[in-house]
Amino acid sequence: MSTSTPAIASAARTADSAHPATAELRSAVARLARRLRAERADDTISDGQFSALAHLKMYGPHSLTELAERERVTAPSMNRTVNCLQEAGYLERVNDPDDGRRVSIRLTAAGRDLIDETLRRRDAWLDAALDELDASDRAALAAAVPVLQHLAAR
Amino acid sequence: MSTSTPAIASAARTADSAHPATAELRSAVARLARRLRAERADDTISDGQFSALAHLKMYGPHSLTELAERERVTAPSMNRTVNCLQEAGYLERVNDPDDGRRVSIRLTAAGRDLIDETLRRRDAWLDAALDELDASDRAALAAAVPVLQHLAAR
DNA sequence: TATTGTTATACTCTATAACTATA
DNA sequence: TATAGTTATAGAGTATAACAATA
Repeated sequence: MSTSTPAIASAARTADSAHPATAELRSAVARLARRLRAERADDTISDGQFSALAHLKMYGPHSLTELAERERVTAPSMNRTVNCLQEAGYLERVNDPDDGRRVSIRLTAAGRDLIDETLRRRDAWLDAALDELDASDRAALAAAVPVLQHLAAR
Repeated sequence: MSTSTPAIASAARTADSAHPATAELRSAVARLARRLRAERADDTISDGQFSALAHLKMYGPHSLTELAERERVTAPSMNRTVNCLQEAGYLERVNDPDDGRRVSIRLTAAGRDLIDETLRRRDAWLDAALDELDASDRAALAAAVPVLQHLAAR
């Protein structure tokens, strides 16, 4: 590369953290998440498209407006995303029998498979990394998982 | 510990993990990273722009081509990103005295401040979350930080 | 000739505004 | 009138191809 890079940890550290490892935790989580996101089953769909499919997989069918709100995008934007995914065969629209304005957006089998395969690849990458840790490091990580889940739910 | 979320955890779980908490770790890291990314000092700059600035902050000045490679975008794309950030006053181009083709792209004081303030906000959010943990949860997290750093560097 | 930076052009994803159908 | 979905249109961000200046 260009210049040498001695002070990574100190550069990543901000001044006024009350807890000693805050900046290190923040930085490690960001980099690990980025690395995991790179593992995917279909390179032709975007992050936003994958995220919408994953949401449907986890929380079941949604109306367009609901799905847009959950993914924090506008309804027209989600409408386009849904069109693309429907054309690709990953989800379908079903008319709501009780309310003629609403549609139910739900995964197809192919959509479910896509999510499963992508998560499987991410887990495979992470599993391989865990394999190379020694037992005490794995234990430390296992003990921290519930805490990380709690932080993520905040 | 916290409120567990059984339906989510099981839905996020894939079939063939060798280590028991792989899927939970992957999911928690993804959600926590996403939450942290939402904390930023300037809503008018994009993720990619922020990432380029953060890279310059951590690793020092780069040529355009180098910066493009590090951020995994093309040179024309990075050129546009750099134009925007230069116009906003966050970085500057300096001609390389030894090679007339090259430019050195480096942060301005405003660019450095922007990164510092954004990381400070993310750390503040994380610190507040850590404050609400009990001592044993904090200890578990602290023990896992070096392991997470190791995984992130892989 | 090869490399660095840049411009030209096009495609994707996002947004706001406006329209249609239904409640 | 209000709400759900959609269409029209425009603004970022990305890409590939082509060009200028320098090595």
